[in-house]
Amino acid sequence: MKPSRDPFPTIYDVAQASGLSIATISRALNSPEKVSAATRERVMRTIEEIGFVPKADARARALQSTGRIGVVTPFFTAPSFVARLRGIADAISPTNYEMVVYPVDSSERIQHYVQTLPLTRSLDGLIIVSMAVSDEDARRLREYQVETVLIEFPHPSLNTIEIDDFEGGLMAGQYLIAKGHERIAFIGVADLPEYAIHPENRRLLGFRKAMSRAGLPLPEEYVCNVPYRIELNESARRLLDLPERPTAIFAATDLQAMGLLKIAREKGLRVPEDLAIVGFDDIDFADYVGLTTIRQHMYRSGKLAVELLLSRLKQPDIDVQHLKLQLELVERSTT
Amino acid sequence: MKPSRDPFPTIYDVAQASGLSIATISRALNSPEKVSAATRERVMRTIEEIGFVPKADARARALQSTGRIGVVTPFFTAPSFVARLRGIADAISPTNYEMVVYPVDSSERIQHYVQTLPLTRSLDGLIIVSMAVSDEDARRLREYQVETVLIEFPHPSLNTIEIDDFEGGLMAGQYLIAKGHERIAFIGVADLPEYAIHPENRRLLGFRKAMSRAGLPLPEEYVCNVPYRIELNESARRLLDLPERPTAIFAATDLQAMGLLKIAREKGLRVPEDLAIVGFDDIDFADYVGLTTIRQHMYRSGKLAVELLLSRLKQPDIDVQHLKLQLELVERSTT
DNA sequence: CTATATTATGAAAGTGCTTTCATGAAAGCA
DNA sequence: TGCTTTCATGAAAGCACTTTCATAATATAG
Repeated sequence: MKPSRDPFPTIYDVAQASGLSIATISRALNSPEKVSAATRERVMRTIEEIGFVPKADARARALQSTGRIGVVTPFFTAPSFVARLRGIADAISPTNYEMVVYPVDSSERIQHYVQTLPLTRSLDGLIIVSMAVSDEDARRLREYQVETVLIEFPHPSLNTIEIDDFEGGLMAGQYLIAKGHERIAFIGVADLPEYAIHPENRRLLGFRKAMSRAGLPLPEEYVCNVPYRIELNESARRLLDLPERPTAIFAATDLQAMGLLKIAREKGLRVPEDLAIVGFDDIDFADYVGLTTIRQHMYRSGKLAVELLLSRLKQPDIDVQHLKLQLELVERSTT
Repeated sequence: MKPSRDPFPTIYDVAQASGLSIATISRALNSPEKVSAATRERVMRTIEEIGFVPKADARARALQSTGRIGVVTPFFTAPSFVARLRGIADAISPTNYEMVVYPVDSSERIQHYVQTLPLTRSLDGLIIVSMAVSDEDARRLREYQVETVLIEFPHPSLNTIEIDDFEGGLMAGQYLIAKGHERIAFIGVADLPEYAIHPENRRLLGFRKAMSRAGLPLPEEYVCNVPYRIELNESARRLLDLPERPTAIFAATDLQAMGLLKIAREKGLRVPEDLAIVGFDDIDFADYVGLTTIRQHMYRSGKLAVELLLSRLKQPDIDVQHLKLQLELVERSTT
């Protein structure tokens, strides 16, 4: 293979000019840690001197892959998404894949992504976070061989990482009941956008189960939905003003639990003496405010998703996997 | 070379299925006049039958049709980074650019990114968040003509979005002084990784300036560095145990201010009566805990970076810009 | 009908890059 | 000081196509 007199130098030219082999040039560019610092420096200098620019198509050809992993995620307003994204990024980072983020802010958008991303074949893998995927979408993804991992949404024909929300609700309920509470209320999420999934419903179901098992009533006024942010609305306040005020509340998310905590304190209620609170998620700040909560391992779920994806990319023939992440009750000072 | 069982056939598959050679397939596709009408017809039919799409084309098309904006960021442990990233994503999302995230977790990595991203990854633009960029790096970026925007780090020859940390420190100091405090301490960051920048130093400088202007002393034991997380270390505790305890503390970040708040409460100090606290950043939870702080518009900085980038991509000839984001004192209940 | 010019086609040699494997050198260890 | 490990490097085998070059097939002319 001869270096060319072309206006576009190749790695062969770089190799010759630097007195190294093409392999070393390639490595210096793609996995610098495999090359000594001195050589790396030498390579970069030569590259600059002769004005070499690697050709993307040749690279893709040799690589047989685009080297890209897409992450479709409802846009990260929630603190919990962030931890997950961090897990994803941390896992992708040491590989040579790049992480392409596709934020979703409407249901058309997710539709659009699922339909077009596989077609262009510009991705090796796709991680879909907390979004519903229809059978049709799943079929398409499979047909076009885009390795896919779903986080927090189940689908039989795709790899999934699931959270057992029902179980989580059950745990929270049982825990509060074991603590002796009999009047326990539930706070769900009122304002999730249409494209989001609704894990809080299953959390409520689990909680209901715990209550009925214990023979405790769960009157309708004990179940209320509030917006998903720290500042809760009137209905949360109303809950605390009921003639028969609950002695404990299970909030479907930590953010709401924290809002509740604030309201309770404003009203002069002592936590946990007058009111016990259990959240869900275990976001970073839960520890700070001492919130008892059901921990779902956000970071780990993201990391796991990537690992699952990578393993499937290496061995496409292994079966789809459905991982279920263990939940964990973290007891702090609000109960 | 064997034809594959892939649902994405190669020309080898087409060749085999049609009983022709790969060369002919290639010609039929690229220079049809060199092939007889009959063969051409035959080729086209089999192509249709087995659903062949040339891979290289698909890749090249995919890479060209959408622009790519790279985001190099120290990996988002801090809540503040997240808001910025959100701003970036929100601004990219409506355009037809893709957002490619390159997390940095070591100084070699940032070096490598700055050196190779511009040439290897065919990026249209690059946003570098909170990372130092050397003159050498800057020169390289310019030479490779990758439009670049630096957030939180100044460089004369690149677009930048800066925060006036000095001014912020000054504001915090002046505010506390105006409140009548005379013994004011400062908490900086002890454990930033080597690859990170150090805005807290300039915040301290500004703060120092405010103190000296007011003729107030800032004894050495009033300046201490603690790890960048909520759980502060001993030196923060020691600060509150000093015989001449400060009546106010300016923390270089909200996270540390919150940690301090917790310690102060544990020690039975009333905030703000016994100890006033001012933070820096205005992270989401600052409002929740009622922290007085210097707000830097994280979200906006991210959004602005993208807008700046896009405008430069449209008109590459306009001058580099250096935007300075206004800081804002948000008064809440810790002062 | 031969001899010759024209095509249409396939074998095989590129294309510019990545990666595996083997090797020589340097480093660590007894 | 000799022996094992580790590390940096190069040779060479792909990758999915394109192109060159030689050849078989056909057409054209004499």
